Formats: sequence, C-alpha cells, structure tokens
Amino acid sequence: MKQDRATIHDIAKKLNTTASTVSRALNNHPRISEATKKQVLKMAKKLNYQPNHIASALRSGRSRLIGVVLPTINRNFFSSVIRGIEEIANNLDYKVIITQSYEDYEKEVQTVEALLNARVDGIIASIGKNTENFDHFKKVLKKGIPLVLFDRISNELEVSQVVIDDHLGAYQTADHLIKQGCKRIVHFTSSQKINIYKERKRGYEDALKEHGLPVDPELVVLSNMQLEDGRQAMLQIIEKGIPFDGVFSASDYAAMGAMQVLKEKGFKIPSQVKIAGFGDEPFTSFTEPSITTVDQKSIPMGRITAETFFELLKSDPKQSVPQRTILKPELIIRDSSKKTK
Amino acid sequence: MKQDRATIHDIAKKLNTTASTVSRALNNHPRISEATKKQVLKMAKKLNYQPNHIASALRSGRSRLIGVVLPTINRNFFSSVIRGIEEIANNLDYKVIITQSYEDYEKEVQTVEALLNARVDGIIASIGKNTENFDHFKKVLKKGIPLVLFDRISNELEVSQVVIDDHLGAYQTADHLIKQGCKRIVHFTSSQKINIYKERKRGYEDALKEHGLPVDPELVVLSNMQLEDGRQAMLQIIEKGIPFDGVFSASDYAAMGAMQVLKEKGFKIPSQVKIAGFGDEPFTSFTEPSITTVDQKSIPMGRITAETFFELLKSDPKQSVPQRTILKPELIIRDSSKKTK
DNA sequence: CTAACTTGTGCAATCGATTGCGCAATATAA
DNA sequence: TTATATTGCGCAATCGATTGCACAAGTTAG
Repeated sequence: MKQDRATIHDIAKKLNTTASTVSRALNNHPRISEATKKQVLKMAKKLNYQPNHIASALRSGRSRLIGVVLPTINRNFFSSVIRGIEEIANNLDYKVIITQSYEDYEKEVQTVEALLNARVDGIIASIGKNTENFDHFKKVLKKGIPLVLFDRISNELEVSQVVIDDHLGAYQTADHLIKQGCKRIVHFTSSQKINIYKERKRGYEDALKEHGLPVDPELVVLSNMQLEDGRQAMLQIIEKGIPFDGVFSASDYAAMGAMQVLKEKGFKIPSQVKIAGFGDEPFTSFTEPSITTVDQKSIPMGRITAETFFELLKSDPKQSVPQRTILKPELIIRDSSKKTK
Repeated sequence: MKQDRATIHDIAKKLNTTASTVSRALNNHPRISEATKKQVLKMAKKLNYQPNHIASALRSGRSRLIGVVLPTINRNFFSSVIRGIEEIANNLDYKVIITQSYEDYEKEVQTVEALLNARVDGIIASIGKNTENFDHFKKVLKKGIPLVLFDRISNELEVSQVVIDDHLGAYQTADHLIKQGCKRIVHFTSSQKINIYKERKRGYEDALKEHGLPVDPELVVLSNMQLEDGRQAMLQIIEKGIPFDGVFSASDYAAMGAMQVLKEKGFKIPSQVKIAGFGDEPFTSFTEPSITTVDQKSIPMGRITAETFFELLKSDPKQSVPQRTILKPELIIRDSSKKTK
C-alpha cells in the first residue's frame, strides 16, 4: 500500500480510464463530466496523490517558480519586500526562489542566468548599486519572460516597476525640517546614478527652492551611507566649520552616524540641529531622540510587486504595456526634528 | 539562427552523435573521450546551450532546489540565516526556495507539503512557536529526504540540527550581570515548550545558583516578548513593588520595552538597573544606553546549516547519523550593564 | 593467438504530466 | 428524420535530459 508516490497513471488504472482524463479532471477541464471529476478527485485523495510539479513544468513550460534577485536579503527593507512577495505568491501556489547579488554586477548577471536555467516563470529584481549595463535584463524581456523591478530601477529598461515616490518623500521631509526652523540642511546621499538617491536629492533641493532657501553644494555629501560614512561625513562638515542646523540623510544608518557624532560633539538635538533619515529602519524609533524618517512601505511594495508580476504573467506577453506603480511614502515625524522654540 | 533554446539534441545533431553522448560529455562522464568532450563543450558554447534543469530534475530526481521554512523572513535573525544559507547553496549551484509559516501550525504543515510537491531535494526549517506535532517533519524523514533544523528545534525528532548554545549564552549573560553587582534579576521569557527559551531560562537559573543567589519565580515573566510585552511586563513588576536591580530578557525587543519603561519611570540605567537582551538586533547598539546582548551568530548559523544539509545530501540516506552542531554564542557587553560603583 | 577487459558510443526506455487531434455517443436544430 | 453541434474521453506525441544495457573496437593478459 505504501508505494509512496501515486501518479496520474495509478489513478487512471484504478478507475479504468487514462492519464489524459485524470489530468484533465484534476485541472478541472470543461470537457470532463462532473461525475468523472468527482471520481478522480476521490481516488486521488484515497491514493494520497500529490502532483509532480516538475513533470508538469517540463511539459507545460510553467514551473510555478518566481526568481527574486536582490542585493542582499539581510537588510530590513529587502526582507520586508520579500515577505510581501512571498505572501502573495504563496496564495497563488507559486514558490519564490531568492538570490543575492551582493551589489556585484557579475554576480547579478550570473544569477539572472541561473534563474532562467531553472526555468522560473518570471523574475522580480532590485538592481545592484554597481550595475550600469542592463543587457541581462533586456535578455529576459526579449525572451518574453515577465520581469518586474522594484525600488532600484533603471529608466533604460521598458519594464514594469514598483517604486515609492522618493522625490515626494524627500520633499516632505525637507519641507518639514524647514518648517521646524531649519535654514541650512546637510544632505547625505549616494551615487547619483542610482534612481532613488537622485530622486531624494531632487526632492530635498526642490523643498529648499520652494521656501526660497539657497541650495548649497557644500552641504551635500556623497558616500555609501553606512553608519561609519554618516559619522565621517558629519565630522568633516563640523571640522570644516560649515554652518548647518539640520541633517537630512537619504539613509537611516548615516543619519544615526551623524547623530552619534553630533551628540559626542555636544550638539543638542533637536534644539540646535534637527535630523531626519529615510527608510524607517526599526532602530529609528528606539534611539534617543527617536529619528524622524520616511516609511518606504516595504511590505506593501512587496505585495504590489508580486501582484504586478502576476498580472504580467496572465497577460499576453506581446501586447502588455509595462506597469509603473508609484507608492506614496509616509513621513514619520519623531523627536529628532521637533520644533523647540 | 536564433531558435532561442538549444537542447542536447541540437548539439548532437550538429556533431553527428546522439543526445546520450552529449549528456555524458556535459556531465563529464569518465567513459567519454576527451576529444568528444571538447567538441561537445565547444558546440554547446557556440549554440549558447543552457541546460534545462526541469528536464534534468524530472529524469534524475534531483531538482537542485532546497526548501527553507521559517516563521517569517523579515526578522533580522532569520534573514541573516537565509543569507548564510543562500551563500553556500549558490556556490553549489542550488537554488533556495523560501516560505513562511507565520508561526502558524497549519501553514507550516501545508508549506512542507508544498515543498515536497515541488520536489525539493531537501528541507531546512526553523519550527514555528505553535507547533507541537511534528508529523509533517517525520514524514519528510521517512521519505528519506534530507532535513536540517536550525535554532527552533525539537527533541522529538531524530534529525540534524544547528543551534547556538542558548544555555551558555544565557548563563554568561546572567553571570555577567551578577558580577556587575546585580542580585535580583528579572527574566523575560516565552513558552517553555520552545527549546531556546527553556534553555535560556535554565542558563539564567544556573548562573544564579552558581553564585548562591535565590531563584525567585516572581522575577520571571512569560510573554511573547515583543516591545509592548516587555513594557507591560516591566510595568507590572514595578507596580507590584517587586524589588529588582537587573533585567535579562530572552529577546532584545522586550529588553528595549523594559528599558523604555524604566527610563520613563526615572530609573537610572545602568546605575540603578542593569539590562541585557538576547539576539544582537541591530538597534541594540544604537540605543541610549546601548544594550548588552548575545550575538546569535546568525550568518554563520546559516552557513553551517547549509553545509550540514549538503553533507546529508551526499551521504547515504539510510545510514547517516543526525549531525547536531552547537555554536558558541558571544556575549556583547555594552553600556546598559556597566558597573557603576 | 585467443580470452578477457576496457573504452567509447548508441539505443531506447523513462521520469510524470499535458495536450492536439480524433472519434463515438448524445443532444439540438431544422 | 437527417444534418450539425456538443460532450466526454482515449491515443499518442511531447517536454529535455538521464541512464541501464548492448556492442564494436581497441588493449592487455596469459
């Protein structure tokens, strides 16, 4: 009784019918009678039949696998997005394969290649920092394989994508700092080749202009925006004696670094200097003072990315137009930017 | 020329040989001559041949897929473990499918079932909080499919597993607090059905005994140990007027909650009360004061889990003995437990 | 020089499900 | 009642690679 794996043939044999009929019955094919379907289902249950997805994938060309490519998984933002993706995919009985590019171009290319070989039904990706050539993604598109990008995107690609409105998030944050009294706001950013940082910087500048404040390049510092980068950047500004009364960092980690240095140097936050970050990293609510930041809506972003993906999957690959979704970020005001008259 | 997907048959045709030979040549079979191998490789490159893993999986029974089951991916510990797992798996050209159980028993069972249907070559899992029946894992073992558990394990299962020495981590932490002068240490823990919390509590108690201090059940609070739970627990202790001079929480989040309440109530940390958590969440180094905690070695844990998995995969399923690896945790001493004479 | 291996390849079955086509039986239309 | 549709199901090919077995040619042993 225990021949572990029943196949559709086993079911067919027991029912004196053929595998074709069983297959169609299980897939709820309209040309199979209700009676037959019922029988098949019953026998399938009795034999504890479990479909072999591999066999199905080979013949049908649909593997029910999605490949996800991202820089690294152990960062709050990315793991939250994956959470959202997996949630939706799981409901539709799709499996999610995750791979990491470690911000390495070669690795990203290899990884995409490997996913194609695994015959995933489509790919969801967030582009690595150092990727400037997009042929590997173009290849995916050319093959007619669904591709959706999120957060880190490229305008070079005609592809569906989901991002937050980085410009708006940054604009609102800078606007908020200004309204709290800041006149000279330091901005930490990173390579302007990366869409999100370019947009955030633009948002910052637009807010300044809107309020008639000068846009001073001296106040803008480029780095990788890790904790240490934020510290160094802040130190430099202070040592150079550049006057400032606010810090808006495009990354929470760099904001934290800046805050540490400021506190060490005896600046009072928020009375002397106000601080805001970006990303709503969990730690921002636990610091002292807690850090004003922008919620990137990572879990919804994952869900919407997955939904976009599945719509693409359903649609005719030839005539579908890339969907571009822009989510609204949310400014989270905390103590680091409180007005102190 | 661009018939996108070349198969081994295409290669065979061009070379006037058969698919068998091509297959063997590509797999470096010893019975194929070097000359033939060279030719095949060359033609494969020329045709831009990409193996179809699905077809290979169907015939060979090896899918090169690993299923990973965990409560939720967007928690630092778990995403770090996955990072480690994916690193190793990727090197060996295996793909990692991740699934989340959301600490839900039914979901966990379904998920394991689904992974089996996807014909993964094996499963790596961390058991959900509410799982008390392990039949789904026993089934995996019975089928001879490699299974490795990490962190949240069960003694009911004869299975390979990778954990940290929770007892040691907790013992060292409690020992440290005592040496810093604590005499009455509150302990936050969770369901004692979960191995890690049981072990941590044991470590805490053993340290007390070792130093001749009483083990007072009044000082032990059970909860889910999220931020809010930590707050509530701390409030209760304070309101009940139970005397204490230290807090050792089996979770960093609850430690944070406790710290917030203590500060709100005017307690001085660490001079009046010393605090320690467990897990080395990123935020613990950013709080004020920074929180003493235990590094769970999540990325190495992921790597070792994967390595254990692949050894299991190589070995004869019938005669392999479960491997149990216990990693040494590392106590990270920060300001929240500094001695203040 | 013959028996016994070793080497190098080909044949054909196989993994398990899907699916285009064909056909009989039944239903509907005219 | 006859012509046309519709319904329900089986046949057999197919997806692309793997692999046990057979066998010819070349090697080695005795």
